[in-house]
Amino acid sequence: MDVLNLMRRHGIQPTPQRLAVAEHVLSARAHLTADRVWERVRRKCPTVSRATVYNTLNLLVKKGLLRTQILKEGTVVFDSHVEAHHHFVDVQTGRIYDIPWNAIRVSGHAALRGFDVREYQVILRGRRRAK
Amino acid sequence: MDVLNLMRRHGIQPTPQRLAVAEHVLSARAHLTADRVWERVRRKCPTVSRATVYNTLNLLVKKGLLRTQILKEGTVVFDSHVEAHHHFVDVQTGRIYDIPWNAIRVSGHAALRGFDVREYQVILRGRRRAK
DNA sequence: TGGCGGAATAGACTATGTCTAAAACACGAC
DNA sequence: GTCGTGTTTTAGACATAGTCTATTCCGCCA
Ligand SMILES: [Mn+2]
Ligand SMILES: [Mn+2]
Ligand SMILES: [Zn+2]
Ligand SMILES: [Zn+2]
Repeated sequence: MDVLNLMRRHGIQPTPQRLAVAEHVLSARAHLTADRVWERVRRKCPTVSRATVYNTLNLLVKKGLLRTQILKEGTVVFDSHVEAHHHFVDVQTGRIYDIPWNAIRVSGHAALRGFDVREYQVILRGRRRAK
Repeated sequence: MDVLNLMRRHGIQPTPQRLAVAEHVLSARAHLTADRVWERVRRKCPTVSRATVYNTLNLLVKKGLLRTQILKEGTVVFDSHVEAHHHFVDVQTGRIYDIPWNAIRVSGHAALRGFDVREYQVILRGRRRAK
């Protein structure tokens, strides 16, 4: 998947900085914080500023290539997996794992009186077991 | 419900500041941020410090009288409702609503291979409808 | 070559939360 | 009552996440 063309098709003017950010965050399987992205991207592109990383991540979210998730205290994480899915948080390590949408079934949310539910997810916490 | 005795029974030395914080947060139906608690408590107890409010809230959490929830970007909220339940977040107003545990049924979480699930909840987002 | 508009940059600024060091307080021993 | 000790409170420093602003930079075209 060509990140450059992906950006163009979503109406994002590609610049070297934006490309570096997008390539890193879109290929990551992890749920990264903005500052963690900045850390990593600076290795390849040492002059990139913090503001540009934040601006690019927010732009990717606005254009639908990325999602934010509120899973940890104090910081948002960026998720390249934009389709609906659930999350498991390891309470010891802080690691976040994706849980496929149909691994878990939720029922009753449509019957809630007075609530217009647009989206939902299950957030599970515990310990990852040794494989 | 006597907050003073509740604190004693949970091994919390009651002080005027702790009592003011506990009485406010435990009787609140809302999901309050620490600084919002500070704002309110200062009206009754103008000399209470920010550090004491944070310390007391964290102590109440440690003693099991209060829970933290990660539902909004950038801040934790304190929930006096400590039993398991779900949450609905109004995306327009930011208001958080409690959803009773058995209003929603979740299945499949026990079958997840490699994950030792200790707790879970459903987080729903959308708009509260006019009653 | 010069001008224009968008993008990038450094750093200021705000907000949330923790930590530290000093002062205040509670309480029992004398 | 005074003292000593441990606990609590306090102000403010500090750390971190995130936004904003003013300036510089850069690509493009007249
Ligand atoms: Mn971050
Ligand atoms: Mn707060
Ligand atoms: Zn995810
Ligand atoms: Zn709640």
